[in-house]
Amino acid sequence: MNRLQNPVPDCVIFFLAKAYQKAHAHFKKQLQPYGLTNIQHLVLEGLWYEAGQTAAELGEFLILDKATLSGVLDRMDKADWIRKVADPEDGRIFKLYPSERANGLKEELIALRQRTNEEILSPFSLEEQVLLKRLLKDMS
Amino acid sequence: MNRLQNPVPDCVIFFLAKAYQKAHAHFKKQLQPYGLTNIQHLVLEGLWYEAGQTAAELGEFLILDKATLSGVLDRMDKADWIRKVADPEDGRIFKLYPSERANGLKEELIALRQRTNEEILSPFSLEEQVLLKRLLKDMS
DNA sequence: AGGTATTCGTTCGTATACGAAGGAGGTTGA
DNA sequence: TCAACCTCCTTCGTATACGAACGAATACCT
Repeated sequence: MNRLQNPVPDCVIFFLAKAYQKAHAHFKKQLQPYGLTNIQHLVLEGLWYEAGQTAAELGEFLILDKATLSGVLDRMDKADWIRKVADPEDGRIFKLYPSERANGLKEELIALRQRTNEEILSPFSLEEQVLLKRLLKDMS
Repeated sequence: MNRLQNPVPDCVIFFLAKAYQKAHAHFKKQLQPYGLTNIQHLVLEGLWYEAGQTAAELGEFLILDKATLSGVLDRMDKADWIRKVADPEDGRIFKLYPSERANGLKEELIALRQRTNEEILSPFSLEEQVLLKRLLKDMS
């Protein structure tokens, strides 16, 4: 089938979308036992990197729309993954912290992400892995 | 700010997600004047590649979930981008065709995709462009 | 032929995405 | 001081995504 060899010929946007789709689905499956979605995991990584960020800061850090983040944080709060602590200084703001439960899984979840990254990169040589990451970084 | 240099350290999944996010947003902006979304454009490309595909075939071709595709096709039908033609042989199936309006914009829209691809790849050398596409293809 | 299994498309529920508008709270400048 | 402006977060509307269940139609198998 010639067809499958040439889907939307030579289109980076398509290749990128499908590579992302596959990596996203793979990680999603790894996270399922924890009841975490990909973005929820990303939020935890962001807060482990620096706790006490505001929603706006976290959104800038992770490059997430504030409207998207609002719902994600709400669900994570309800599911006991994070704490939203009102700032006494500024009534508009709350600061974000991982919950105790999240911190108890920190090492495990970070290791899971590292393992998944390795799995995704496993078809490539070390040189290709470095190159791919650089090219992707340079695109954004 | 050391922070911005090292967001979720060395994570391909993150780099991939952000590169996709950026490319997707860029193309989305290009498509806005036409009232087309990215996936709707992708569906048209699929039908221009081969008209008369069923929803199942198109979903396999473009690697799209049938549940996702169902809604997309419904909106595209209502917006006069495609035609859904019932198959007299098989009552479960309908065949998909670009509308007259879509065909009138075919050359223009394909050129737009090519131009956008070039813009996205413009920061890279020709070698890097080829390599990036190969690596992304190999990931999916 | 007839029951079982498959396939096709839809629908539902949930979770991103994100533009746009809005409300509460802060800041600033005359 | 207070009006204009800005910032932070939420909400709404729309469009992906996709697992799961479903009804209709077809295929298969004995």
